[in-house]
Order: sequence, then C-alpha cells, then structure tokens
Amino acid sequence: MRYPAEETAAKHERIVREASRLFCERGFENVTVGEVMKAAGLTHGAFYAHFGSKQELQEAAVVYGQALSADRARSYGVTKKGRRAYADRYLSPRHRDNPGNGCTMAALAQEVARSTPEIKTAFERGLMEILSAESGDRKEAIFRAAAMVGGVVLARAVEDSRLSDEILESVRQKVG
Amino acid sequence: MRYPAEETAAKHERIVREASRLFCERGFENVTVGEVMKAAGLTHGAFYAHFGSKQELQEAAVVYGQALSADRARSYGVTKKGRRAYADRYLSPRHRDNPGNGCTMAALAQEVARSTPEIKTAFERGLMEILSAESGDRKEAIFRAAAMVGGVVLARAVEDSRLSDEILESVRQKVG
DNA sequence: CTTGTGATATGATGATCATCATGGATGGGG
DNA sequence: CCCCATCCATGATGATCATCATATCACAAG
Repeated sequence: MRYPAEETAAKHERIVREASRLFCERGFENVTVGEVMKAAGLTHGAFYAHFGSKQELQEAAVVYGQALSADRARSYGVTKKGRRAYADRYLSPRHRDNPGNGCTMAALAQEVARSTPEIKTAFERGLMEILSAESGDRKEAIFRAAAMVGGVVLARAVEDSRLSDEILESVRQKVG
Repeated sequence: MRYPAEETAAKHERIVREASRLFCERGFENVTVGEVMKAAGLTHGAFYAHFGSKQELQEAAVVYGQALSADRARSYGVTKKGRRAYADRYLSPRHRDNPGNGCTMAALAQEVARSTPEIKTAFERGLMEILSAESGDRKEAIFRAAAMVGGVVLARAVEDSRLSDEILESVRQKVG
C-alpha cells in the first residue's frame, strides 16, 4: 500500500456514504460521479481508483443503505412495543422529509427494480435482514414492511402537506 | 387548424399514451423524447409542436396514467368483493411484470416525489380519485393503497422470483 | 536515498440528449 | 385556385456526463 491503508479505506467508505445519501435524495440518475466525489472531498478523476463504474457504486450504496436500515430495525427489538416505536419513527414527517438519511427502500426501490440483478440482489438481502428483525409471522412482517414503505413513498409524492401528513398518520394507526 | 383537428388530437394522445407506458417501464430519466415520438410514429423534432418541454410531457403522462388507474379502481365498485378483486389483480404477477400498462403510482411515485409541484399535484389528484373510489373509512382506504403500492414496489425490486411472489401473496392475503 | 506502486488531480474524449432553426408540406379559408 | 397558419421532418447546437489518459505525488520497502 502506497497510502496509509486506513485513510484509503476511510475515503472509500466516505464515498459510499455520500453516494448513498445523494442517491436517496435525488435518485441514481440525478447524481453525478463528480458530485459524489466532491461530497467525499475528492475530485472526480480519483473515482476509478475505487470503483470500476458508476453502477458498482450504486450497488455499494444500496448494500450500505440496506445494512444501516437493518441495524436500525434490529435496534428496536422484537417486542410489540418495539415494532410500534419503529413504525412511528418510520412514518414520521421527519423521515419523509429527509430521504438522504432515511430508508433506502423508500427512496430507491423503483430505480432498483429497473437496475441490474446485482443491485436487486443487494436490495433483497437488506430486505431479508429487515424482515428477520421482526420475529413473528413472516407474512405479517412482509405486509407491515410493504405498508410502511408504501406510506412513505406516497407521502413524499403528493404536493399537499396536509394530505401527506394524513397518509403518514393513517398508515401509522393501522399498522401499529 | 391547418391539419385535421382530429388527427392532431389523436397524435397528441398517442404521444401521451406512449410516454406514459415508456416512463412507467423505464422511468422519466431513461426515456428520451425521441423514443417517445418514435413510439408515437413521429420524429423527435415534432415534439415541440405539442409540448413545451419534456417536463410538460411528464406531467401529461402522470395525469393520463392516474386517470386510467382511477377508472380502473372505479370499475371494481365499492363492495367488499369488488375491493378484493381489485387487490387480487393489483397484486398479481401480471401487474408486477407489466409496469408499462400498470399503476403509475407503483412505477413512478419516487420519481414524482423529486419532481415539480405540478407533477406532484397531478399525482395527488389521481390518488384522491382512487381513494374516493373506495367509499368506507378513509384512513382504511389510504392504508390499503399504501400497502398495495408498497407490495408491488417491493415485489419488483427483489431479484428472487420466489420471494417476489411471496411478497405479493402476503400483501394480498392481509389486505383482503 | 532511491525506486516502484498505487492514489489523485487535471484535463480530454465521446456519447447522449433536450431543445432549437430551418424549410417543406398540407389543407382550410378567402 | 391561391395563400397562410400550422405540423412535421431533418439536421444543428450546446450542455451534461461517464469514463479514460496523463502526470504528479506520497508512502513503503530495500
């Protein structure tokens, strides 16, 4: 290693973290490699020392984001109360308004659906981990996940903030 | 009108219809104006005789797609049985595998969320119509819509077809 | 101290697109 | 019949990007 291995690894992770944030905020297509590198404190040319292509970065960002979500889900535990607290946070205006620090599924699922098998697999692994964080009935866990993701997605897509709040509130009540 | 008004209107609608289909299949960013025009049987240059910008076309496509969805929702009626039949169709592999002819919300909601207020408003109006197609409890209607949209979105984003089927099936059962 | 290797920065390159400019064609109104 | 207002097609234009080429440079090993 020519450069301190630690620093290089830290830079690598910073690239992925910033990529995940920017992708979740604006989508894969609306974020350039240059922007990601700038956010990570580097210039665009250095990118290809870390990744073979933008697509590889997308994959790494999905892996990273999904791992964060899974950790978060696990941290709430498997009790009824835990699930409730998790849903409350997930379906909060705060989460809705901060996609960059939020759930990758709620931000990028539709783009992932049109992506490569590798990216879809990374997405899938994250979902599986999240589902296994809920112990009980698997069908129930899937249903809850779908409703929560759908709730945030719809709440973000409407223009009227009152309706948006109502969507979050409705799903929060029924899923709880 | 220099050209038969009818034909011009028909072309206009064809442009919007093909745009809606292509956008739902591949997303706003991955479809070019030229492709839409070609699908409509015209060349790219004629586009600006019909729309001021690609963004206007996106808006028209969302309006069109949401209107179709609302009609479809209404056609199932407000009975329990009707809702069930609607959910079965919405959460079918067929719908999952044909986003071009499917629900605009399940295909484009996340991109809409990052779009202009005009596009978000168009999306919102469609959602409102769909919700009003279900008579009963409004919160319940919103919850069902979120779960169904989330179910299709997740089913499309995973790579394993078995898991994808399981997602559709789980949401179908629980939402029914 | 020297040298080799991998990380960076700067600056192409080439493709892709949205959008516009120009000119041709059409058919309804005079 | 002729003219004009539109549509439409062809072919720019200019911007934006992903990716690559080149050159510099920092460290580590000898």
